[in-house]
Amino acid sequence: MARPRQFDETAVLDAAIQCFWAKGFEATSVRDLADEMGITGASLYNAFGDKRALYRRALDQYVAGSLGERVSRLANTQPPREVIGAFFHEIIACSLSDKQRKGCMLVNSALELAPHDREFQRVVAGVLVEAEKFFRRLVQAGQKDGTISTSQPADDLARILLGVLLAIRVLARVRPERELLEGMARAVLALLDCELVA
Amino acid sequence: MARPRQFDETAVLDAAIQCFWAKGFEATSVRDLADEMGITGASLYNAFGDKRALYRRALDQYVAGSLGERVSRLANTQPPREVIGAFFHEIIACSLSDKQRKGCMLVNSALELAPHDREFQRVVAGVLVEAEKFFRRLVQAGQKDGTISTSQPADDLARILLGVLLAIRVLARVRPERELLEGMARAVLALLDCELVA
DNA sequence: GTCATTCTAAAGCGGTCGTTCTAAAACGCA
DNA sequence: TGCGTTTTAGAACGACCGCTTTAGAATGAC
Repeated sequence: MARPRQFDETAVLDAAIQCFWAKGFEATSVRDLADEMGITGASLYNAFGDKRALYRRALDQYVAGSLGERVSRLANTQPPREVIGAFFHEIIACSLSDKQRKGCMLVNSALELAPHDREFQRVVAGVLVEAEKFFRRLVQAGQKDGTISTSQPADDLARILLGVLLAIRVLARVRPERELLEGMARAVLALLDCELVA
Repeated sequence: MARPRQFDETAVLDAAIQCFWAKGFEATSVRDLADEMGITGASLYNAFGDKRALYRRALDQYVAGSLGERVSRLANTQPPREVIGAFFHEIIACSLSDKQRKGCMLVNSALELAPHDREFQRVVAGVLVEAEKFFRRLVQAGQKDGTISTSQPADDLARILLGVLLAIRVLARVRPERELLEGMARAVLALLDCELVA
């Protein structure tokens, strides 16, 4: 019984993602956002509450569309060891091809917002826990069928896979060098195929 | 032949470091800085130029006092493999003991400033290259005397050591859990003691 | 068609931003 | 002691911040 919304929420959120992703939370003004989203400031506040809540919505949509999409697409399509390799291959490819060097919006949020904001800490930590679980499931499956080394506990292997994932996302923003990123991935993947000597 | 400066430059820069480190560049106002440094805004601009130049000076002093100090203190005091272990032990300890979860100011700069500012990109990348070289020298020395595995090239081992270092600094800001950080360090250190199977 | 409701556009709110200006106080040197 | 310079403190600058208000256009229910 009133005038319906004139814009597509998912589409304008995608525009907000581009702003926040490229410039961060603090450096993005509400006017920047409204311009890029193609709506007015009043519509923005009416639809999303405030700048922080908009960022929250944008981050959710970003995570669902990048990490979430990638995980659900790759899982169960190949043997675990190959899934892990393909995952890192994709991350490196998209990190190197982004000429803006935006990095990963989740990692950016982890450093800019999470340390000062309990809710964002909870959200970001939760996603990172899910990523860690994703790796752990793959490692456990690979260890079970003998395609991944058991010389390290699955927990530790999952942790370092998560770590190298984050490191690639950080390093790509400052030193977007293929050899560097691929060298890191090579080393961590080699760990999956290793045996302890002593 | 004029009035000398009333404050100690190193001391006020330490105060600026605290501000920028805890809140980042954008979220720190010049008034915050002047208050914490105990000088007026005019003195700040007179002595350092502008906000960005002050950040630059603060970052230089931070790097010299943290990474630089640590590298020169640990290098050549123990066998290479032990130096690497001690390095990660220190990083984890100081990451977990910081209740503000400020992380590493260099890593914070890598994400907030470097992607949009050529000079900061150059500076941050340069420090990261030095850290990578530090690791590479240690790995090469260890491989030479047989205390570090040669199943991976020294270049790749140095790269993943750098990566895990960054990852610890990022993760500690969101998930400051000892088991997580130590598990990552354990796994990467195990790689130094590994042999390829296949 | 009427009305209540919710939308859009644009101006405007108080506040804070980075930075500079004004003026007086503090020094080194003659 | 007086001069030239540089420091201070504090007010002030225009610009922009996040956000709200106002006014009017567009809609669905009756």
